[in-house]
Amino acid sequence: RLRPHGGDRYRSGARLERVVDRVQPVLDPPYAHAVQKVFVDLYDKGLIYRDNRMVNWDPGSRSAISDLEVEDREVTDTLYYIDYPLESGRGSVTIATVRPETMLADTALAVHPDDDRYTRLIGETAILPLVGRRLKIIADPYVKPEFGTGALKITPGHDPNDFEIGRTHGLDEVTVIGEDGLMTEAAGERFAGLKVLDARDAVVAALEAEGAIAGTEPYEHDVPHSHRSGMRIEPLISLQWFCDMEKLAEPAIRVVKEGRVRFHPENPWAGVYLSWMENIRPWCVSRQLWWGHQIPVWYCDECGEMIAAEEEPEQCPCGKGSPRRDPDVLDTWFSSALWPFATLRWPADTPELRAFYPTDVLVTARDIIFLWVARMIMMGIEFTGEIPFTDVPITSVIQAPDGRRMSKSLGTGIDPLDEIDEYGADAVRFGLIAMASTQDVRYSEKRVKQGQDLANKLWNASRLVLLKVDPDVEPAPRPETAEDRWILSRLERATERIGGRYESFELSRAALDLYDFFWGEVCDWYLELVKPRLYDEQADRTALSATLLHVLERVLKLAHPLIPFVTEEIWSFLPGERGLLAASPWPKVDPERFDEAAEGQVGSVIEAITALRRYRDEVGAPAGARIPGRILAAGYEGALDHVARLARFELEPGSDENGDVVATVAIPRGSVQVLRSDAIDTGEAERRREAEVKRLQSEIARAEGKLANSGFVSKAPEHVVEAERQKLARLKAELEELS
RNA sequence: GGGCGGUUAGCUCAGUUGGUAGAGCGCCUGCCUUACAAGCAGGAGGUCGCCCGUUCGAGCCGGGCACCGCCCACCA
Repeated sequence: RLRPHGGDRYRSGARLERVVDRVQPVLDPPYAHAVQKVFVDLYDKGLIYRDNRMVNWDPGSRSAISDLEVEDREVTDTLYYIDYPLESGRGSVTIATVRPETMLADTALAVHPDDDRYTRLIGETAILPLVGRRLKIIADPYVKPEFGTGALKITPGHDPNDFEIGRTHGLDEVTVIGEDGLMTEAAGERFAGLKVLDARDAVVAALEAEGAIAGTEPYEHDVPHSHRSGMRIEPLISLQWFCDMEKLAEPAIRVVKEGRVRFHPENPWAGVYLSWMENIRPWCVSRQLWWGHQIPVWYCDECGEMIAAEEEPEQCPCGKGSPRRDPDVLDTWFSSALWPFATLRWPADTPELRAFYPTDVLVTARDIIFLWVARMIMMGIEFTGEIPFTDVPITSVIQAPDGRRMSKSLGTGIDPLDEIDEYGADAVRFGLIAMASTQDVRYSEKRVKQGQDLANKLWNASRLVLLKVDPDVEPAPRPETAEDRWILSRLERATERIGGRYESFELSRAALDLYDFFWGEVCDWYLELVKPRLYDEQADRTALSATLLHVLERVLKLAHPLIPFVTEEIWSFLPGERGLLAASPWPKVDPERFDEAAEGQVGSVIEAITALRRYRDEVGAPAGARIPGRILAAGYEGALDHVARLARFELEPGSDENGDVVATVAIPRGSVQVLRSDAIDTGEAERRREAEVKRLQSEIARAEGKLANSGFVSKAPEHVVEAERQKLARLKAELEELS
């Protein structure tokens, strides 16, 4: 029913000046070339190196993964207390561990240097049960005396902390668990080949047989798991490729501190980014997967040389071997980090690159700030010398309606296409934008419904305007009356406010501000106020038509980013040749149209109508009945018909003491006397009057109390005190009218 | 263990410099009023998590507490 401008493919409502598709960089040779160039350059700069280090080994994917791909899960393990006899034969040291199978790789015991219970043992040797290895007892401040027994077994091959301690103290690194998740030969023939958990049982059984288990207790703690496979991470020493991040991070920290790259909202995201960057650690970039950009490094079996090159070397410089390529691939985020420029065919100096790099805005969610955003900034600066983008709006995360994460496995996901089928693309877009604020929010189908209602309202309001307006008139602000000046003033204020919201990436505020202005001011008041003129076939409606079209045109522009399809469709019905709304310029605020007088005047009219309507309802007046009354207030000279028509009163100006006044309704700068008529239930009217008197009395008391407070009068700003005084005077006048 | 965010109307959420709380939905009442019943008019409903403090005045500022959530971190 609605034409998707730009073809089927752009149903999202995105308007793209130019489209560059880069779907799968692994399959895109120029992109792959960029990845290899970056790797080799970083290698040549000494920022990428190969090392035997402790990595997060994911037994599920059988690959190393980065720190960022690890998530902690709470697990209940058994904490085993194991006795390690001293070589001297004078007793034993008891340690606590949740992973007894790794004891086979122990190469030391450690205690805190200041722990009085153990200081005499430092430098002594203990004997590793089952294995018989001699373990030196070392002192290291890492050990927490209060945990367990205060003595720690050191397993540099299978624990990240122990690895660091081992490197510090120059300990042997024994590996008893292989990359296949099975115990290695080094574990001894009793255990070799067993799965880790089976090995644990076997080790515990063997220790029990030796009487070396001093006790057990259940122990709850967080254990790292693979984000990808969900399996428990096996920390292993492994030969991997690492990227040293500190040098890359330095300028990337600076550009955010200097405000050249801005996060929105700045709090807390700039801080989150900076604190991660300032504590950045080496990035393990190699993966033992078959899918990905293969690492551009070759090894020569003959001379042992390692060659990093963008092209495969025919022959090793040593002249003997034909080099063999490293089978590992790169972390997918390594290639993603190059996205802003590699998609544009960098390192070639293409027109695309010159035109679109750097770009302006990268919209994303917070979970990807480190994985992607930070790395794009670092790589962008390093390889192009420029920041890749200037603004990074961080969207809120939309949760399932019940507050859980949206996820496929939980079945809590919502398919936007289903929602679009039900409510329309504009509605889903508006709803998502309106519900997303600065914090995480639950998906609200009601907001989408609200978007649908708004799109519908836009359509209907446009219909009113377009069917009644003189079609030969050019849209232009041509005010004839107070309400014209009022809406034109309000229109400029809305333009300023909503434009500012877009500018500062407060899209949900933009959406709600637009909703309020269009529905609450344009539809509820302006269109209602101009109807008599609009329907008057005799009158010259040229100026009114111009103004109405101007208002409509502006509203469509303000709404277009939120509601692209319906606004574009309506736009096409506006008179004249005007091209696409999407391509039309954003409106400039015209401060000349600000009109305080008109805003005050029409504001009073609105208040008066609302007060009279409330009165009608409270006294149970039939909806169709016109109530006679007299208006005793200044400033309604040109608006009497408006008030009368929209409040359904029969109003005459001035005070006539003849006539039966049954009530007085306060309106700005005066009141309306309601005259006796069949429409009014006098009993209801009396009850209403009494309630109003009571309300006024309590408000007067409050205002008087405030003004009697010498602290308030002497210390509050003058205009606040003055406002309070005027309010009190007004309330007293209203009470006077009622009594 | 550090850091951050949340706690406001039955529900989902706003609330920009401190000046007696707002929206949408839901609910109640009345309306098919000539753009729109996917609508119009009106209404009810809140000790702004708790306690202290600063201030003439606190949902907004400071301190503490309680729950909920997130991030970072090498605690067996």
